[in-house]
Amino acid sequence: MPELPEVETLTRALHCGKNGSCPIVGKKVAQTHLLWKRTLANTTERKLNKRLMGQIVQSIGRRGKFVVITFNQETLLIHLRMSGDLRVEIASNSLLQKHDRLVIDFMDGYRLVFNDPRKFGRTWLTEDPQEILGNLGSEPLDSHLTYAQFHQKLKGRKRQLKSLLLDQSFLAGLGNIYTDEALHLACLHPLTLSNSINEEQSKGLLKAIRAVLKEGIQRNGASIDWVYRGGDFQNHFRVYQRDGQPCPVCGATIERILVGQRSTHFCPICQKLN
DNA sequence: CCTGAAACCTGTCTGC
DNA sequence: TGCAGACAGGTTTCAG
Repeated sequence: MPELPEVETLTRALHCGKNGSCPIVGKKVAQTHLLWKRTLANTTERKLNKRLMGQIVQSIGRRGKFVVITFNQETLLIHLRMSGDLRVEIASNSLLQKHDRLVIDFMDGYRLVFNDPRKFGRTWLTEDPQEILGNLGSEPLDSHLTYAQFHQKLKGRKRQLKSLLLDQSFLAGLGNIYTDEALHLACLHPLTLSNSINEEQSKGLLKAIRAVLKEGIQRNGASIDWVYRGGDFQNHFRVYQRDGQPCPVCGATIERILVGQRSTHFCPICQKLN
């Protein structure tokens, strides 16, 4: 799934029990079960089980695209990559599904299941989350990030905006959808070099990033491809996967190009290259 | 430092 | 119907 709004939607559901799921905060781990070895990035099934058994979920949150599950003395970090998903269910009422990769059973009969068809997803167990999250850039929605700082960060690099915005060490949370949407809203061509934009443009870009992320969260994320996850932001894309269709602003035909091996959608009229 | 290509995976869709 | 090829919300690693 997962860009910032989708991960945010998911963690809110796990935290508050929205969308019919049960909140997992306060639950005590009975045991864990690993079904695809490489899902664990930095430990083994045996060690995971030993370290998590008896631990109680203290909180669940998000940093960039990571789901952060905090236990008494351990933190479990989950990255959904392209196709990962999490669900909570009553173990005795449910069957494991085809692409389930990791299961955490709780004492009260509920379980948290990580499902991931493409097997790109990874989980880390650590006592110091900064060890894994330390390289991430700012949270785009964090008001501590000012327009002036963002402008300086852009000026300090010489990279194509599309690629730079996808770089999680520059800014944490944008993916292919929201980057294309933000660049269109900001009227900036994806190949614009980061050091070439002026103060007004960088301010507009950060505003656009925040606007599309907020809209995505408000719509509970986007559900695309064959995986339906409840959100409906996919019905409001301005350019993403709309190549050949009219730009919602000027009516010109949306184009698709490849930038850094990623499909990139933009309006050739609204988003001129300097 | 920057770009591009390949790798990691399974599933869906399109076109012949 | 079958099959090849393109493509998919991400990240890492390596070459130039």
